[in-house]
Amino acid sequence: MEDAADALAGTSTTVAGRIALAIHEHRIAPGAKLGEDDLGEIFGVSRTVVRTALQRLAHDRLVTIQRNRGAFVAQPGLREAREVFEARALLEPRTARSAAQRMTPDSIALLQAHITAEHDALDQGDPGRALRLSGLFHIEIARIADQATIFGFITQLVAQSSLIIALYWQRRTALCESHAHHALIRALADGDGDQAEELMKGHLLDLVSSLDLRPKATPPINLRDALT
Amino acid sequence: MEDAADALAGTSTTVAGRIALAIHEHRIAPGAKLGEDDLGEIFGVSRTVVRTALQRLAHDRLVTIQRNRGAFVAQPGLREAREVFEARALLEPRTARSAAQRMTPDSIALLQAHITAEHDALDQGDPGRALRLSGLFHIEIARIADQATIFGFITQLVAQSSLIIALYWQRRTALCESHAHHALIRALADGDGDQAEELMKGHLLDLVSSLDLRPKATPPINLRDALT
DNA sequence: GGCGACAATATTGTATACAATTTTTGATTA
DNA sequence: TAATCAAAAATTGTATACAATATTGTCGCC
Repeated sequence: MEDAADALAGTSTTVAGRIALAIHEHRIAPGAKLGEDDLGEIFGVSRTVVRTALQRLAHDRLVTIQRNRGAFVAQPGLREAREVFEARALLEPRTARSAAQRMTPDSIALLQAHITAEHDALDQGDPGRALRLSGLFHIEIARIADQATIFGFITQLVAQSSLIIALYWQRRTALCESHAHHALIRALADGDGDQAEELMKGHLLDLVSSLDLRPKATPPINLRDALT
Repeated sequence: MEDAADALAGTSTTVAGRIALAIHEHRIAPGAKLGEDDLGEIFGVSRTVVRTALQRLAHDRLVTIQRNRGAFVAQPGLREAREVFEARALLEPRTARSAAQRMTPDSIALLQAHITAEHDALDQGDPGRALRLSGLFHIEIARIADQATIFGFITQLVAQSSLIIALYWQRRTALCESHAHHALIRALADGDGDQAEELMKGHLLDLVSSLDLRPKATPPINLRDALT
């Protein structure tokens, strides 16, 4: 439906989708320069289409464009990080409730397949892929809820979360234990909207608490920001 | 801060902003073709910058781009119309509550100035401008709440609402009676978050009920869409 | 050796040219 | 007259060329 979601799904073949995929799987670090000529050469297209892709990604807050300086992988600050999860806390629990009322056997199977794929990725030692699939799980719930507008917002927020996790995850804690996702599936499959909403709310709180969002917790990546 | 908000404020001098302004003030009808050459000539720039602008507007759902066919002013359907207002109902009441806790004398003056300007526009027989300012009122509240992420979402939703109103407003009812906005200002100025949240919720319900969102209520505007 | 100005380089912003696709038009025929 | 098909026109998609701006390197001077 939307290319931003396709990027997280890994099914997008567009330039924007392929860049986004690399960002989501943490193969490009926040702050990295995204030169137009470089990308054009890598993908075998002209700067025109690269620019279009970068502008799309900038609108999704995955990329920052500075006039006459170029595009960089975004580095969400602490404030933005908190805001993203506050927005998720506002949107996703209610969306999970809606989804619970719209579950079909296919939907259940789809969500379970996602968890399985996430496990497989972890077993194969590909944490980047596992992380991406974990975000995709949230997006699929939003898709099931069948509200395109909110689905778009959640897609963007999950994508931003990927960057935030790259920057602020304290590796001491387990990220997105699949336990929470399993419990969510159960509530959704039962059509128990109340519990789904509650579980999602708790799950998002767990997610935030697995991050280190204390002031000045992150090493300065951008020299200018750090030294001026 | 964001260009989408600047467009509603009428302070944007970019191509995207000027097109958006015309859409918001209903000077371009939903479904209208936005040819790249035409726009380029009007604004005295090349197609390159026009394309950039159109892509930005497409991302904000103000414009629809069809591959190899061009850009058109969006025509949100009934479903999208409902979804936009459901999303607003989810985001704006909570945002009004946050704003109530952050009001300053300047903020109050700003909101009151908006209401005054809206009245003036109506007196001067410029309903398009009045409608735009009425939407801007909601955006200013979101700005006061000081959450950039949600602010961006609300900005987009208010902009889409402008199109929805153009398509589905049943002119029998008064739109956005300033009474509701006055009451909101009072609650916000008092720092009464509970009441601000409740007033905003009710205000949005009034807005929806002033629209005619019954199935097949709208005549087909685009012949091609209707007959193929 | 450090600092500042200026030149060289590299990169982005914009315009234009060409290719691909769609839409229109009009001639031809049943 | 209506339908069909092909050629022409118009429009968008992409690539390239040029202009503007920022960055980097170098030289001279203190």
